[in-house]
Amino acid sequence: MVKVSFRQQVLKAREEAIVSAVNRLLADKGFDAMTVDEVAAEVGIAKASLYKHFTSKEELAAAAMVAMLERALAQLDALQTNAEAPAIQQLQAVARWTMQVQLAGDMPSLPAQNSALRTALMGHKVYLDRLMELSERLGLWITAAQKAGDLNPDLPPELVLYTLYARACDPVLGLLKAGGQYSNERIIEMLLLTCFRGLASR
Amino acid sequence: MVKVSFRQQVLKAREEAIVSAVNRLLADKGFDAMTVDEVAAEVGIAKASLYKHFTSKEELAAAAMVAMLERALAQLDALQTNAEAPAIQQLQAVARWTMQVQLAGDMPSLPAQNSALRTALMGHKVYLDRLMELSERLGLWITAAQKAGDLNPDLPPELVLYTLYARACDPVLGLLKAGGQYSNERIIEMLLLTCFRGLASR
DNA sequence: GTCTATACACAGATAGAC
DNA sequence: GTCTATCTGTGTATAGAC
Repeated sequence: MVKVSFRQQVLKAREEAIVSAVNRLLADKGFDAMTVDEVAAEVGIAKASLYKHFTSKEELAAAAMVAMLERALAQLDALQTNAEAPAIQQLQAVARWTMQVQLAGDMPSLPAQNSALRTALMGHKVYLDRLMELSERLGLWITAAQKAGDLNPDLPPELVLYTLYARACDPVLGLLKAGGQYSNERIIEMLLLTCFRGLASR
Repeated sequence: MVKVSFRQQVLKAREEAIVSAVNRLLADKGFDAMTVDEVAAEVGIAKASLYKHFTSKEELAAAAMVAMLERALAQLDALQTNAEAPAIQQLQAVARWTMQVQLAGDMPSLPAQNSALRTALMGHKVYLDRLMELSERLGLWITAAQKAGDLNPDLPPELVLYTLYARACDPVLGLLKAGGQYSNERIIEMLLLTCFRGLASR
């Protein structure tokens, strides 16, 4: 009994190592450019062994996306500990966290267009569950912030939701960072400002 | 003489057909998923013939990107005919046009991450020239709008420029369109609003 | 310059021994 | 479950005849 449990722990640790490698590679080069050989090399096991844990390249990517969504949900939990904070502030904190992850090079990115991965994810129950839960929890804050008059109430909540999600792949972050003129913190503060307040003067 | 000129016209027409097909495919599935076989099939010629006109897949994509940049420059020309319009209005018109092109499915998209294509473009003189010209002309309007007090003068002009460029690949457009609840015009007006005025209430 | 046919490389996935 | 070795498909690019 104990031995089996230990074995399973080892397996779980290995799978976490795999998912972590996939996450790095997805963030670095994206799904298409990532090869299963690279993943195996980075984990330090043979490619055939990978396929004992995950049945396809798409499954690998889905596992990384699920892990990312679960990190986001954990982040929401952390924010919710001070429940008296206004919803708008929570939403800004989420956007800030998302951009931090992206600037740190830890945000796995999907191909923008339709692809094999997209269709695979649309049939991936766990992925859809996590995405739904995240969307619903953010949706509560969005409508609350609109009711409080902090978010423009004329905007459809989905638009706000999508705009927050889009912070995870905003190319402006990388372009500003490549310019080398501003610190990561400064970049994020500026983009938070343009996201919520826009480019125009007040 | 006349004959040669005619021949060249035919060639040019064929190359335009190629570039147009590449543009469609790049907009539809992106660089990685696009295959040279598809391009050849869409144009209706053999793949080997394609390689007489363009020496590589990257060259094909570069030609499409150059054509897109030139359409953008032509758009600037058109806007500049009423030179007395305030700069902020011109910039909004540019953002609107960009989003219209994307929603219409005519905007070729590059891979977000570094790739063979990215490095090829960074060494492609014509592409860089067009990109530079576009950036400089937009830069004039940006600083003018800041001076006029219509754009937040605290924002670095590059940030504004990048944010405008990012409208060409904003995933929010496609997500809202997929929702099916709003017309293209409505989507664009809403995103123009959030781009310049932000998500927050005024 | 257009075609058919093919070379070449690489990546996803599997066979089969241990 | 891990490995080495291999199969298979596919995509870029080219050879060579016309």
